Amino acid sequence: MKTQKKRSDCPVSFSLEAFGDKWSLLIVRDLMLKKKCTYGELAKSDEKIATNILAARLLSLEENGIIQKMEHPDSKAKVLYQLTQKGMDLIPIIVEINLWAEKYTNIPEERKELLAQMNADKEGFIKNALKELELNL
Amino acid sequence: MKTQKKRSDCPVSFSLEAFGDKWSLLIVRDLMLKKKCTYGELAKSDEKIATNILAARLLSLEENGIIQKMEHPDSKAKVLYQLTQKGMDLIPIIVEINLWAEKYTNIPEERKELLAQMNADKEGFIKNALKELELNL
DNA sequence: TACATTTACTTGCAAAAAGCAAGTGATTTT
DNA sequence: AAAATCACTTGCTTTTTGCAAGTAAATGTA
Repeated sequence: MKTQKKRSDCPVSFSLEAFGDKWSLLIVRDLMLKKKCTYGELAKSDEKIATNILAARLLSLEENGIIQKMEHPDSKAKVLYQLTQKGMDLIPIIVEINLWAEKYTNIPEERKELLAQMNADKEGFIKNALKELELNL
Repeated sequence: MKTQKKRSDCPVSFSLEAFGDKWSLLIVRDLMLKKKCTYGELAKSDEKIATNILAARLLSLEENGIIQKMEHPDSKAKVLYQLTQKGMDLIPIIVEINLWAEKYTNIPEERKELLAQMNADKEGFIKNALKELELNL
């Protein structure tokens, strides 16, 4: 558990202290858009996160109340990671990040359908994603 | 100039490679919301960024096409930093980050007015902020 | 019931990045 | 002409990241 000093009262700074590193939002993305929920699944991300870094980020996300660990229904060797309400509230940020990237880089095929939905009805997409995630709480 | 290898084709990953560190979005915030535009002003941020780090982040933001350096109208000892179109397109992300933080931390007085505007009319706020920034291009 | 496998991590060490304090050189002000 | 401002740079220490290997509990397999 590393507690870092608050750098300022700015809300942007507050947010970046919670998820402003190279990995946290990718983990959130996987929990949110890719329906991953175990350590092993998260470790197999395209970006190849090192296992110690994954463990560290999962801990800090948990300490920041963005994710929570639960018993896995299938096996007690597994751990179920899921977004809390606070974590699900990051959906609009993830959506905007996707939309920004869409303007400035090529989107891979497998993400195009999601982008199309975000563009067609941003609010609807967010509400729907939220609803699906809340089913697991 | 540091060129980093692309970690994956994911748009979220692409975005984080451009601004996914502890400082870049704070610099963008200052250029966007606090109307700072010189190295000296940016160096005086609440978060007290070290000058070498500031220089490094400004360079990487420039390399990523998010900001650009211009001649300062007042003096050639000064440099004018400003957001490019690509940088201005980060406004929706900055807005969502502010709104997320508002739910989970106390907002300082001096930011409350901006938050009120974002809440009252998000689209209008974004359009207006964009218009103001474009005046300087 | 033994043995290999899966799962979620931890450990040790090297490399990279961040952070601090001081310095530099070109303007600009006095 | 000297002092101050401005935008950085440099050298060095501390912190974080990343890689490779290891561990312990739970589960699957012969």
